[in-house]
Amino acid sequence: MPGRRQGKPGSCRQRQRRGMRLILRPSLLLMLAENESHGYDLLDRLGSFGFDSGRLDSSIVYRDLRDMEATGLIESYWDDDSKGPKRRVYRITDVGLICLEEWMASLGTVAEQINQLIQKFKSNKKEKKEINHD
Amino acid sequence: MPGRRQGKPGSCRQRQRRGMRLILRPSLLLMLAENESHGYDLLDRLGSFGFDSGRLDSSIVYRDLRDMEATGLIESYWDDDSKGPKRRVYRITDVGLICLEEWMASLGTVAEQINQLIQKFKSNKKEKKEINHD
DNA sequence: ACATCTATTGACAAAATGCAGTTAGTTGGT
DNA sequence: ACCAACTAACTGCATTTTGTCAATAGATGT
Repeated sequence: MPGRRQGKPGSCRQRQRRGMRLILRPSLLLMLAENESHGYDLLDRLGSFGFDSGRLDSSIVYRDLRDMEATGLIESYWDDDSKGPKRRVYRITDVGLICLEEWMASLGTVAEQINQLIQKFKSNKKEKKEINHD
Repeated sequence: MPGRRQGKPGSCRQRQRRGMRLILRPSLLLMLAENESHGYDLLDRLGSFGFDSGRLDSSIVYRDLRDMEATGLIESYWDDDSKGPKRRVYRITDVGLICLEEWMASLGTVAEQINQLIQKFKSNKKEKKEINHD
């Protein structure tokens, strides 16, 4: 009996992951809108966007960067002048700037929806409390 | 040369989907915290949570319900008394109530992170404008 | 009889994820 | 000289998770 997603009762935590993925690319793109930079650097600046560096595999970041390059949002060149292994330095494109704008708009919508959901949740809780009190 | 996620330049829209998936289960669980109900009904009440019913395949909803049942957040029974085909009616469990609480908390965090991101974006834009004006 | 609406489920391809490993240059210690 | 640790980027692959597209089936209206 295979049965998909068997899950122990208590595995209610993967929502974090989803949340992270939702803002990963926008965060990267925003950083690149400020300054050009390379993956490794972006990776550890992600902390300031609320990312838990322990939970975030570097391959995801590198992969997202490559993907964004493939879709034309960013472009890259090799920097071999810096010390250490050479870096692939990314910079945002015009398409990327437009996309960033769109992403921010739709993230705004998502945030609103989340807040509405939370409001509903709170009023539901309140209601229950009143019934139980009665 | 295969290359993952090749994407035309302009496919900057899939963020919506992620946002939807982020709140789908919490929305369903919240509805079930209010009243027990069945998939088909929940499905069309999703509109009031900001879901575009055109974009959301019913099988996703049914699957999420089954998955939540598998993890013990909800439980179900068959209702054959109602007219039409029989329904699988779900109700939330105690574990589900706790989970709902946790989900709402972590969604709150996500909303905050999104808002911070948007703030950064706005101040970045402002900065650029000032430089260009100078 | 046939279309339509209600209601749920299944199968399968495509995409996303996590993990581990590979390649390489640099720095510093013993 | 050798080894460990850090920086830096990438690849491969087995799972999970999605999205799509049906298939099934009772009920209702014409």
